[in-house]
Amino acid sequence: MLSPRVVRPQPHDGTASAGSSSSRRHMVDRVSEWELGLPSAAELTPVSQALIPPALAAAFGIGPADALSSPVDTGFLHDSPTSHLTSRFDEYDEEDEEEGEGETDDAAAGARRGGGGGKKARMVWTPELHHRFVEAVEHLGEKGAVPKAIVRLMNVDGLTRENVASHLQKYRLYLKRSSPGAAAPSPPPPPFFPRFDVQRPHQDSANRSGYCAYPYVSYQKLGCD
DNA sequence: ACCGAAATAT
DNA sequence: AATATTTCGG
Repeated sequence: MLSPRVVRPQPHDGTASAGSSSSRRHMVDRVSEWELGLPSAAELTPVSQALIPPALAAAFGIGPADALSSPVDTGFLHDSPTSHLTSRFDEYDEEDEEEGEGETDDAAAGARRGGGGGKKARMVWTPELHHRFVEAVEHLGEKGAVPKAIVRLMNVDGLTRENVASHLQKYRLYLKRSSPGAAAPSPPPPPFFPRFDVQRPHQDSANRSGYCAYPYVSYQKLGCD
């Protein structure tokens, strides 16, 4: 029992910014920022009001929020591949938002390529990111859950409308599949993320860190708008 | 211009 | 094969 607080190995990138500056962090302020991104209170989903408050605030209790204009710097982190199954759009369990660790956006490194040409790195929808996406969708409601609004609410730097649109498409398909199916064809109602862990015929014993799969990315597109 | 699904690429 | 990106049409 007990929630596995997973100890993340942390992406020790080469640039060890000695002494990460985790100084003062406001937790509540984060919520304010969220509201800022809201669409002029056009239509606050009437159904979910309790979706934002405490849990989220707690989750949002991170980030520098200082000089950076980046609102939610999703440094994208993923925890252990074996122990986190947070993808229930039904309810939240525990949300692990990424830490403001890094400014080290290796992302830029991955996405940005010498100069001019650029190749776009494949977007990596990590569970946390996806969770955020889902929450945005839920809050907007089926009606207003359009890419643009979602992107706005997520406020993830680098995330484009296309990215969300694509993911949204899949997300909707998944929902549709599960809804009418009444009889629950599949025993375990898969949240959404089909392929993430599963695939572990190995009996892990020690921490042989076998996990180097890492993101190639984070995305960073300065200059939002 | 934006959203939605199809087609295409990795 | 699965996922994301890009293209096409409304």
